[in-house]
Amino acid sequence: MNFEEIIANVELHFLTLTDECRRDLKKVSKIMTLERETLLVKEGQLADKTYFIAKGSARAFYLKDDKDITDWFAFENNFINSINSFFLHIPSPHFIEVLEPSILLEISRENIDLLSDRYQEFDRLGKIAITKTLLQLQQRVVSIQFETAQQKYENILQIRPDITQRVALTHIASYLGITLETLSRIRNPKKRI
Amino acid sequence: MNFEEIIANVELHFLTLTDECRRDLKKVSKIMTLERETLLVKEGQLADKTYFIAKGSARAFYLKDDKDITDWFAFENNFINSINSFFLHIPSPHFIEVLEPSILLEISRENIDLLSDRYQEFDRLGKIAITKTLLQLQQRVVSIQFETAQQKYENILQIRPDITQRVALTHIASYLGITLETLSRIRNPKKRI
DNA sequence: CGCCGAGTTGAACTGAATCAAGAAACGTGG
DNA sequence: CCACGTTTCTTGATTCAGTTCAACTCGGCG
Repeated sequence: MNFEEIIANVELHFLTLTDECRRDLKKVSKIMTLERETLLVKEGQLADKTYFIAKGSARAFYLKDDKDITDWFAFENNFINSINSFFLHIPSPHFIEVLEPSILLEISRENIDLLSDRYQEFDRLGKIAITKTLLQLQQRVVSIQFETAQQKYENILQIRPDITQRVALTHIASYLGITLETLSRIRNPKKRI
Repeated sequence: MNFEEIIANVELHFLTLTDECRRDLKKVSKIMTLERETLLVKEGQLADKTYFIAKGSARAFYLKDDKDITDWFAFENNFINSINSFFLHIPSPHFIEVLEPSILLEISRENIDLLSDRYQEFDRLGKIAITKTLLQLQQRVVSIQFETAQQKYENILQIRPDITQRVALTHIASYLGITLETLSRIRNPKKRI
């Protein structure tokens, strides 16, 4: 997968860029091909990069009392970064891990800022990405707060039917805010007598 | 409170505008002085306005099985709108209600879009507002998911110590995703024998 | 093979919900 | 300024969804 193909996907899912902007973007971004379980960001680092997932998937997670809690999944044609670190310029509370063999496009905040100043369209692209994430998070709050474990699971299946094939159940459980055991019971409902 | 004072607060909490942009903003925005319990948005409406709260407070809520669930609070120097309706151009699932006697600045999406096209700074202002909201929502997900009712309450008190003086406990409870009864017990811990 | 991590199953426990009264605070009109 | 009704909040008893802890199964891989 080359730069042009990847950018075509960015433009398809966000917005079209001018040739000039696209050319500058190419200069400052880097294609990465990664194994599963590669860590893109470690807790404590300044995570001033954003990644576009051209192929594969990744998750952001943190350790709470030594338990691994998944906070966010990202799949192909979406961006992922460590939002607190990226936007607030603080050490990352999150790890970011690639979940499958993946192809990513990496861009630094510095270059994002430069491109956003130079090209209003690029600034817009960022705004759209943030807005989409905001709306997803909003949905998630409602889901976490007022749905049963079962409904939350059905919900994520609806949004991403292939998730159970692509992501370990442990991660799905912690993302949903339920235990692995509960998730397992939901998936294998005991026969009532 | 006049337009200039309100805009000074917007600029203080978000970013400084050029005189030209400020002048155009004045032309298209409207100051509203409202009683408590005024509805700014009703469920089902196209809510294509955004409000800056110069003074007072408001909440977004929805009805789930006839129960009133508060989804978001906004206080002075913040924006509020019905995010789903505003960004996706769909009928609002939310109501928005003013909680205290308030002074608001109202701007339509149409004008926001016009100003965002004309002034990169104004576009940025929007991006900053969205980003701040995103980070707050992110915090909220963590809080809802892994804190006890007690911790959630202490949490909100830390962020907004005066909330219990300004907002009905019922609304705080539903915002935290707990029942009014549980909130009451947390606030009045029974003496252990 | 035999081990190891991932997932499953079982039983006991618990934090918060629900249901049901009651008390306080609030406001409005006599 | 008091009486009454309404809304808001408190308290108690019971129930339940989901957690916890512990043991077991299964599939892959060295």
